[in-house]
Amino acid sequence: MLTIATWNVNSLRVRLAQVLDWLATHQPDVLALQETKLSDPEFPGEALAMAGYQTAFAGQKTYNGVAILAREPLVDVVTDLPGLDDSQRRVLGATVAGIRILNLYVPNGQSVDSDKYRYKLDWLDRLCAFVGEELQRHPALVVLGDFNIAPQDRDVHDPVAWAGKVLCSEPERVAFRRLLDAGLVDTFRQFEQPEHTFSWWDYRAAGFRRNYGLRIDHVLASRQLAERCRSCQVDRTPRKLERPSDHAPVVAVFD
DNA sequence: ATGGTGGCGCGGCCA
Repeated sequence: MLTIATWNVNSLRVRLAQVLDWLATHQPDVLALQETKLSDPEFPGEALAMAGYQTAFAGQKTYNGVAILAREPLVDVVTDLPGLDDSQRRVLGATVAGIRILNLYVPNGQSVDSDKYRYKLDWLDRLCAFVGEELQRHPALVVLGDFNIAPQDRDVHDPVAWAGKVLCSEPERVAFRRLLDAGLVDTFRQFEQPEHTFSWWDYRAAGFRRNYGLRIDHVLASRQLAERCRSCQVDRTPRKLERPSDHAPVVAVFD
């Protein structure tokens, strides 16, 4: 069995104790983190090594930042989308135990009339091309992270209020479907799930208490690997803690 | 209610 998880921690500095607790409880083989918000020299590699995890990271001060924690060595690490000269640290690829892991912090986009939205759509175009290449090279591929896209209306607490807005707009959903068409499977949707399952709840307006959330964090797997997937679930537990991230972990288990 | 909260870092940006 192989457990692979993703969690946008919204500052690894603030959430390190929660991450260590979560690792001890769930003992995943791989945990992909987003929004670490730490420069590389600040990365808590020693604390994670003490917990039994090797790490690869692409850090950035204040914004963005991604990391992969793994029980086995991480090799062939990449930190960028090919051809995209971008100082924002949003991509981290590595091979662990023969499985290619691509950890993503997809741009948020801010609003559909924003320059950041255009950047997001361009970024997703380049991602799709890269995923196609990675699938050629790695039949066992996991693409996971904070996609900042709710793929369908059932992934949205109030689809009418969110219709056409960033995270839910049709161009973003088309980009997500293109990833699936390229050969990836949304492992969450391979299984019966509770209705109104989300992975992110706004800090404002008591979003979590009212379950006003979106499912924007995903674990996608190549078809070969998806056949080995036995479950994919959102773990809401850390979202209930004092001073939580606004995201919950998503955990997939493979044979 | 065109806001609300949280992280970073100390004013304003980003989510």
